[in-house]
Amino acid sequence: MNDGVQQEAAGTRPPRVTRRRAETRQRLLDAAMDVFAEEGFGRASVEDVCARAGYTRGAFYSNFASLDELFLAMWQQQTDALLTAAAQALEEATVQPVTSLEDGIERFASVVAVDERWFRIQSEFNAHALRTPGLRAVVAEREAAIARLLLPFLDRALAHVGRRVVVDRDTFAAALVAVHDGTAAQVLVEPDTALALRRRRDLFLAVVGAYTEKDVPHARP
Amino acid sequence: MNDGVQQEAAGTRPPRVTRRRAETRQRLLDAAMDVFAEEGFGRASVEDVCARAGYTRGAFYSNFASLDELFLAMWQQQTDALLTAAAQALEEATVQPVTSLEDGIERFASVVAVDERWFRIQSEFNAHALRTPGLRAVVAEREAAIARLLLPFLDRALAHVGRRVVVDRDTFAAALVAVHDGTAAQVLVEPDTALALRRRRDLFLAVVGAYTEKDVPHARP
DNA sequence: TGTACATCAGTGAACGCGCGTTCACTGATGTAC
DNA sequence: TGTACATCAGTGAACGCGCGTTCACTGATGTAC
Repeated sequence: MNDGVQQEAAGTRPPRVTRRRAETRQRLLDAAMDVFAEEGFGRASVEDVCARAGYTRGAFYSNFASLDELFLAMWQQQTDALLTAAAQALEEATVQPVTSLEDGIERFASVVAVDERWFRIQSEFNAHALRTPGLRAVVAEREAAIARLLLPFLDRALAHVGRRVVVDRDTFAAALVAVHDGTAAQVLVEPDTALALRRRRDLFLAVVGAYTEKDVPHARP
Repeated sequence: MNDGVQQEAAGTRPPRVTRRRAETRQRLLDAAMDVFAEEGFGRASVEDVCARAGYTRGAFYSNFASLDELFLAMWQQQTDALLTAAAQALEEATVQPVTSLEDGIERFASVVAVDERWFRIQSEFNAHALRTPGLRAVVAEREAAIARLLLPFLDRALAHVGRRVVVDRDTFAAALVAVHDGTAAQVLVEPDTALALRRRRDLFLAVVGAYTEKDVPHARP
């Protein structure tokens, strides 16, 4: 691994040749996503990833120290992308105001849809993170980032339907994440997907119902 | 693999030498549990499992066709054991009647506690099952078995506190399983475990609250 | 803009290890009398 | 209960492949003038 940390004491000269390198790195990351989803993290090999990306193994070692490092980099990039996409989708979904609680849940559930490939990767990454001390914190921080993303949207949507959260806001966000995670597994495993999706929506509705209440306008004496 | 299918056309003679074989098989299964939890499914090797169990690799091939087969057998045995243990624990937990909804949830949550090792294995097995067509059905059936186990207990506990389920019973069971799965991840990942456990309990409470109602005694004219 | 040069990124061959898989063999276990 | 025999379960050596890892080299890419 030669990662261009060779600047002079005086001026900070940027490392050379960045374009090709960035492209190679990105192709390896993309290939990793595919291979990890198909084979599982533990069964993916350096050779698999390189073959998929169209490189020889040397290219891998020129860019990453280990599969673990690649796995983490891929996961971070993907979660970043997913969070950004989700934020944008939520934005678009609320251009026109939510008309009812049911309507809001419907839009919410469709934005945080269940993707099988990503679910598999996420499951394995979680297991991997629990096994690897330093990674727990990374996952926890990501969880927090999801909450930060969710809350403003929820506030706005709830305001539109005249409700407000009656529990700690982070608790509320955590509950929604838990419902998402827990029902995602069912949606993918259950033979009757439609049923599982309905139950998922209902559970979201129940939890939002339980954790919010009708907003009573201020009484003006 | 020689699995004693060599009975005569006339009488069904039981296969010989079962004791040693059963013991070896069991030790391999136990070792598999340890190794899979520590290394992850994809990274466990035949050699790892055999070394842990105290056998040479030949013993493995005499008992199993592949690591996949061993993984599945181990998972099935463990889930069976866990279900049995849970059933018994629920039984004991309800020897004295539940006094309140909170009390019931408290006992329920402590019985279906979160075990990190098992959570890791379960996560990977889920991912593996989604990748392997035949296994989806196995997981789905297991999910159903959990529901079957839960429902009688829930009925009894709810009756004690004067409540009854107002949604489809399977939907109710599925919701509890989803909450369990979803919050388990948080309990393990979250730095503040106590907080996560409290949130988990609260979410159980909220869902049970939302999916049941006070049982109005029959009006007698 | 063009050319000469310096440095970097990825190649591909080579090495060797770990381990999956097989199999002849031997000690263990059951059966028959 | 004891003994002779048949069969089985696990041993351990052997083979070979896949692949992780290294590294001298070359074509690609940027820099200086």
